[in-house]
Order: sequence, then structure tokens, then C-alpha cells
Amino acid sequence: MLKDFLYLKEKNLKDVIELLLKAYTSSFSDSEQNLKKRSLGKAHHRLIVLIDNNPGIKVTEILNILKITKQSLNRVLQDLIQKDIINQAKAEKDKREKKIFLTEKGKELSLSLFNSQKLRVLNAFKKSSPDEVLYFKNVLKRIIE
Amino acid sequence: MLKDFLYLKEKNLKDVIELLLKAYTSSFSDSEQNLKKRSLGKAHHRLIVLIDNNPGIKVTEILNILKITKQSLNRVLQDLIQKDIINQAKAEKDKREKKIFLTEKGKELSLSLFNSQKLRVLNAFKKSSPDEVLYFKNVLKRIIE
DNA sequence: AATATAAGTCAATAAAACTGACTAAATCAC
DNA sequence: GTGATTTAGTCAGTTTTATTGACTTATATT
Repeated sequence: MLKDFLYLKEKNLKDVIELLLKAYTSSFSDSEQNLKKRSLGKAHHRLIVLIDNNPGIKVTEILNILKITKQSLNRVLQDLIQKDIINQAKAEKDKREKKIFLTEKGKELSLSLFNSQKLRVLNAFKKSSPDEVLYFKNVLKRIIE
Repeated sequence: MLKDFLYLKEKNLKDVIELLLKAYTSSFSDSEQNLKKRSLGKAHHRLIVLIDNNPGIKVTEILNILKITKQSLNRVLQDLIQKDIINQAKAEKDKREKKIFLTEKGKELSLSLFNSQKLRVLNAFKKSSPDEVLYFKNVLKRIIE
């Protein structure tokens, strides 16, 4: 029946909301101890992941992704600059923009954080076929846009 | 070459960490305004999602999923009880345990929050095949465990 | 020249989470 | 049955993360 089909679809969507919450929370809690021994928090971690995956990312781009205010971002950004984890460089074309990069120290830190996170995803991928992993990433990207 | 293959695998895992961060952040920011007009925050939202999808969930279970302290959880829990969004009932077998449920008002609220979130996932699913969606959910579940 | 954009700043406040030290009730293990 | 463990809750103080609102500075756009 059509109505039942639609109901299942809504239930499926609701399931996914919960799965995204659980997947994010578990993945990012794996690095908790590693962060703690470096006096860093989850806010720093999120920033490091973004900068590592998008070298030269701009402040506005980060704000749009993390959905926080620039005042909030700036605090975390200053922490990471002081700890020599990131650095900034003026953009060539538009000198208002600043491009953010990981320093060598930042790259090492990011790798260490990644190492404490990757096993969870690796084990999930080992239990999945290459197609499953491919489709998984495709749908995930479509959710982000 | 084997080394190149392994490198790609690590890169893939790193991508997924970022995708999970972006998917979670965007999905849960969709309901920001809806929460705000009800004087609720993201912490309340996470709790509502969990209780709606797992009626009768226990405090310890929530703590294990959200990875927060019971003191922190209790604050949010009390807010929701005062606003008549959730209620608790002693478990039959083990009377130490308390099962948490959404009230009727809570169910309406949860539906409203879901409605402000679901379009993003729905649109992503519309662009995907049933197989892609199935595989997507399977891998996501394996990441959680 | 006026306007808009990108980044940053100061100050105060609120939200979310933490540590540590406890209590109370129920169940488990010997 | 007694002691240990588990489940839930509480009090107090602190830290982390993010917010609002009002500005500044430099560069780019129209």
C-alpha cells in the first residue's frame, strides 16, 4: 500500500538522523584521550580535520561548515596559532582573505588524531564491499550537498 | 602498486571522518531556528532524537551513546521533564533502572524537529538508488558498531 | 565615492560539559 | 545474608564552547 510505503520512507529518514548522530559522536569521541593529553578540545579537533582536508581554507568557509560565529571560531583559531598548529597566509587575488594551513607540527598532530579515529571506519570498511563503501560515500556527500 | 593502494585507503578513511563531521553538523543545524523558538538547544535535540527512536531508553544507554557525564545529561533531562516533553517510569525487572519516554507533547515536538531536518536526507535519497541508500545505512551502522 | 565583503576585536552572557565527592535503592555474587 | 556492584541522582565549582551586539580595518566591487 502506498501509505505504508511512505511511512517506511519517513521512518528510514528518521533512522538516518539518529545514525548520523551516533556515527559522528562515536567517531569523534575516539580521539578524546589523545586531545586531552595535548590540552585540546573537540572544537580544536573539528577545526584540525577541516584544515587538514582543505589546506588553504578561508575563515568564511569554516564558519559556513561549522555553523558557529566568527567570535567563537576566532578563539579556537588563536589557540591553534599559539600552539604552532596552524598558520595563515594572505590570499593572492583577494588580499582580504586569509588562507589557513596546518604547520608541520599541525600535520603530525592531525595524523595522530586520525590514527586514534581511523580504526572504527577501517573495521566498518573491512566488513563492507568496495561498492558498499562507494555508495556510502556518495550518499553521505549528497546529504551534505 | 601496493603502497599507492594503501595510501588511497588512508585518504578514503580521512575523507569519511570529514564527511561524518559535515553530515552531522549540517543535518542538526537545520533545526536550529525551530529549537530556538522553543528555548531549546542542541543538547535537548540530541536527547529527543534518541528517546524518540528508542522509547524506554535508560540513562546509562544514553550516556554511552552521547559520551557525556551523568551530571551533564541530568541538566538536559530535567529541562525536558519540566517542559513536559519526556517522562520516566521504573523498569519492571530491575527497579533501579528508569525508562525514558516522550510524552504526547514530546512526540509532537520531535515530529516538528524531524520535519525541519528531513528534507536534506530526503533530497539526498531522491538522488540515490534504493541500493545506494541500503548500502549507505549498512556501512553507517557498521561504523557505529 | 559609496557600498559591500572578509577578517578581526572587545565585552558580556549563555549553553554545554566537566571534575570530584557524595547519597540512596536495588541487584548480584559468594 | 552480607558485601560489592550497579543504576540513578545530587551538590558545588569550574572549564569549554558558543552567543549577542557593537565596532574597526583593509580590500574589493559597483
